[in-house]
Amino acid sequence: MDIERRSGCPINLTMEVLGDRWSLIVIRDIMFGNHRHFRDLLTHSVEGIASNVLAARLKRLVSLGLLARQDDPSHSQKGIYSLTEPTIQLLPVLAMIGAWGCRYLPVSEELGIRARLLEDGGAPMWERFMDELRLIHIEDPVGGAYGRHVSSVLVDLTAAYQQMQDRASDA
Amino acid sequence: MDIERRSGCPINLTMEVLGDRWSLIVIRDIMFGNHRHFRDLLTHSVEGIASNVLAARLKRLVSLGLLARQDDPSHSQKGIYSLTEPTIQLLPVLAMIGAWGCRYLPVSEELGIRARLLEDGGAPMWERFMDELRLIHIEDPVGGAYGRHVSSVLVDLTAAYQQMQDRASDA
DNA sequence: ACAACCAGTTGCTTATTGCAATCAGATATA
DNA sequence: TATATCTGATTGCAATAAGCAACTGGTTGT
Repeated sequence: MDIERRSGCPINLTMEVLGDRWSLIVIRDIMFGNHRHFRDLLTHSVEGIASNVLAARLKRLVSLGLLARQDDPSHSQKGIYSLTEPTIQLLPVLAMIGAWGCRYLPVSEELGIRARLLEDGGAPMWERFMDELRLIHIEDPVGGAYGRHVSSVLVDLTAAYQQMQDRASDA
Repeated sequence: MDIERRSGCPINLTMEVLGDRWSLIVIRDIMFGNHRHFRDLLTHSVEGIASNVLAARLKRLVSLGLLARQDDPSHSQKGIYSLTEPTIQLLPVLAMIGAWGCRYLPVSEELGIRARLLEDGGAPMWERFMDELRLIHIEDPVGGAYGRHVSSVLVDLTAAYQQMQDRASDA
């Protein structure tokens, strides 16, 4: 799969690769939700992605080298989708996008908490998280998919998210 | 104009607002090229935006508060499009997107130089540029559109861009 | 008066998205 | 062994968005 290459401008090329409604959402769910299987991504999608769109995005992102797919040893049909170095390096961009969205868009409390924590953590937290992502996605993608490693940042973010969600369902 | 609001996630909302092939391109041309009129944006577009798409994007971005439009006193039909505080605050995001694109996508020399300068300048340069953008777009949009103020960052970026372009046309 | 310029609009074709239903193979359960 | 469920998708169809070229109604400078 090739990109269109309307121009060689870095912003344009990035938008050609990621400038649609779903690609970054998929990357976000893999990165922050550790959703590593097709079904996982499909059924836990907050935004409700359709299966054909998800299939198309995964195929495209893999062919661009932004995701990697390996067979799941526990099931001959299952594939495990993992981040690659380029997508891991996207973390600071996602953190800044999240921070910007929190400031200027009608973000909900539960879903904004992770972005705020990530913003407060700053570059040191990002570096730590990126190292943990390398372990979970590149060094041991299978173990990473099945939670056999602990990412302290992911644990913190997920705990805060759960806490906000619980509080919201109480009310 | 309203956004869809599939979810309250900051990344999702940002993609709903800016996640298409043209919105960020238009903002980039206004920010870095100081293209402030419809015709300016249309004819100097490196990627070749169509007039109807440009019109739709400008209308949408204005209605979302991401751009402002004021009448040009020199011509009763002309409008001047200006950045607003939210779009000025997008600069760090654009800088990081540009840096990421330079590392992982087939960026051309001429068009990548601005992103590299902006990355090297870091947060201090971004703050300086954002202050200059506030003058050119918010405090005095008309004067800013007609180059009656000098943005040192914009001058540096444009000079480097021109130099690369000249070098490329020599070869 | 007239040519050039202004910001868009219109009509048309093609490409992309979204939705619901469906598919075949693999696995777990009775 | 039969069957139900789970797997990652695919198909067909309708709606939306993008891309292209021609055009509109008005303004400005000569």
